[in-house]
Amino acid sequence: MTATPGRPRGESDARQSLIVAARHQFAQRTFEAVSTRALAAEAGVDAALIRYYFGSKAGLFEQMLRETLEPVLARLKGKVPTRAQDGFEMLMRTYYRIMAPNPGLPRLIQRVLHDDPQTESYQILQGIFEEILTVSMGWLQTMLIDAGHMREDLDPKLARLSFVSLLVFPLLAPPLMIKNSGLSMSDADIDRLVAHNVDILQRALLRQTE
Amino acid sequence: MTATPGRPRGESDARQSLIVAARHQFAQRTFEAVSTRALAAEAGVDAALIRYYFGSKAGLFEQMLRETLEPVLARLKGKVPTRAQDGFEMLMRTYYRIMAPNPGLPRLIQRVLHDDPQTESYQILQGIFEEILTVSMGWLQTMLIDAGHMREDLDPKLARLSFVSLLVFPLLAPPLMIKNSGLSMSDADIDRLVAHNVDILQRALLRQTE
DNA sequence: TAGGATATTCATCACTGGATGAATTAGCTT
DNA sequence: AAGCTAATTCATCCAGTGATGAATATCCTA
Repeated sequence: MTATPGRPRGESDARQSLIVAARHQFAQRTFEAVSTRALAAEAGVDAALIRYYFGSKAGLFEQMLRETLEPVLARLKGKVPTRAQDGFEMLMRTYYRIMAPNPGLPRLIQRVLHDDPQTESYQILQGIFEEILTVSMGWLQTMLIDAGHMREDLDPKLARLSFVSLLVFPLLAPPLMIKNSGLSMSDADIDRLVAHNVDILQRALLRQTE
Repeated sequence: MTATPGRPRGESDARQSLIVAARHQFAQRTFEAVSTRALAAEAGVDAALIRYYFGSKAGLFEQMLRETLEPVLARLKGKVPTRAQDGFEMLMRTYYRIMAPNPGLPRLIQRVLHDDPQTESYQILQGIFEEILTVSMGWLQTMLIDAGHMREDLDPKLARLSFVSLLVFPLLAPPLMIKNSGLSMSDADIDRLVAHNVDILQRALLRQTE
């Protein structure tokens, strides 16, 4: 705030503070709705540093996206389930656990991917996102379809869409609607939701073998 | 554009043009991201008319919301299904048919309901939206639960959430993901989606009686 | 036909937002 | 030490934004 100009002593975390503030604010409001001044204020830093470190507001946004999503992708890649039921459950659990630290991330992704594909942020996100999709869908493919556990009369693509719908919608839905479903986002409620979804998916997508 | 000041001859549709432009633009971009000048330009009208007819940009937004949502609610109220399967299908069909004319509406609703509940637009939407929810959920309640067709071991609230997830997510998801599911929004694809969802829900939520 | 009500454009104001160059201070190298 | 580079703040610029009052033209009623 009332810091004097000039380089401060010792190590500084201005750059990281900006990333954190950006992650926080862009998770809740649109790119246009967030001002550089607000970002700088939350980071406790002068707005001109945005230009210094990232070139522009858009640059900060993009860098934040990169640094937020890459760990997500890395964590996803480290998992390989075995049986079909485990697959549903593990994929969902992993997903919710990854999203827990930044609750706005799904909506942020949704917003960016609804934007103009020419945008640089779209392109960045698309790259990472398609990899995430590929990994997740590959999982389902191996476990369910190749292993012959899925009902043959279903369109695999629609089945995947159903999976994703049940998984993601609760994170995208407005709070009003979530409250209406008796859910909070506590660990216990996440467990209930996962169990419910797994149950639904087993009955609806898998061959009933017993 | 280059129209002269003063009242034009004959009937005018300036007000309606503004509503239409607002519906169009607010469906795609945020409230903050849409400028009054852009709205006026699309409507082919001077921006000062926004003040004249609606008091402010927010006023236009709210009025547009009202005039868009009230017919939706009216149409929903006119339907009463009988059997459970018909209920799933009719509710979904009705919903998709209502949304078809304005494809951005679900996301618009999502955005508003994620905003600060103090906002006037939130309050407007909340009123109408809760009524829509009540009607739809009442439907499910009567047809499924009271009639004893639903599995008793399910939490009804989670079951409703599943229903809504399958219904709404495809309309909220980014185009990239929809394409990935092999869907367009053609009538034929809507039919496929509805049939698939009904199948899923029947297997997952209903008692298997035969 | 006179005069008020209605519907429209125009010019402008105050404000906000992003960008930018200059000034300032600290660290590092030789 | 001297001087170059890195990291900050500050003051300001300019474009765009919502709002607003005044001017203008048409419609309607008495």
